[in-house]
Amino acid sequence: MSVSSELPRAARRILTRNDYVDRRSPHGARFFLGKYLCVQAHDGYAEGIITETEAYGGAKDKASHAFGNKRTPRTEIIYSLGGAAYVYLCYGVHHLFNIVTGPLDSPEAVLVRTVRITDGHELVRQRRYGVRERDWCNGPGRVCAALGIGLDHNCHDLLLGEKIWIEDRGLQVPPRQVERAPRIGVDYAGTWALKPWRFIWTQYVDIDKLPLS
DNA sequence: CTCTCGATTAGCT
DNA sequence: GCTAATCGAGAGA
Repeated sequence: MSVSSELPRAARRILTRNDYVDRRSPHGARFFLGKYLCVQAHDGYAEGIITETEAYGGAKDKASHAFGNKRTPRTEIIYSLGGAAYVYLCYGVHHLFNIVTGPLDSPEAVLVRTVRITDGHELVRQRRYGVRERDWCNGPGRVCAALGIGLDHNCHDLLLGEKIWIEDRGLQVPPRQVERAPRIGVDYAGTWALKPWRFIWTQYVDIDKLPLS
């Protein structure tokens, strides 16, 4: 049985402006655990539960692309009002998806690191051909590969409910199931790399523990 | 214009 | 554990 079928229809709600603006870094990143990331791409639709996030934010955060309030064509979207998508190409190979949060001119974003697919399995199976299901979306590059997120989603408005958006379907994340850990791949950030700004829904991040499907 | 490097991953040894 | 892949942003000449 799928989670969506267990929930009443009324519980489905596309996140609105304040859901994004009020999520200040770093703790706001926790809010997105248990939310549904929905993506309509050229080749079809797929969605999944967000189970791991990382906070990036504040001009002081040396790991952030907006460190020192640096404004460039690429980073400008991070300064916009919360509720936009920030997608960029990393290592020339992988797309990484971020949720822009916080008020205008406050450069905060949440990187989505892991997702559990809840719809669009056949499409994702094609996109991730040859990869076992447990490795479909555990990693920010894999999340984008599985859901079909690309540069065409960059700067997209998450409030529109088209192409890419996030839904709250009433799924509750028990506080005791949330672990915090240092962010990955940001050793260059010195002491900022040590901050526990990664949020993991432990019961769901490991597919073997999932009650779903 | 040239050069460097990266919020990663897959495929090896 | 090691590293190639692959390309655009950003910095500097």
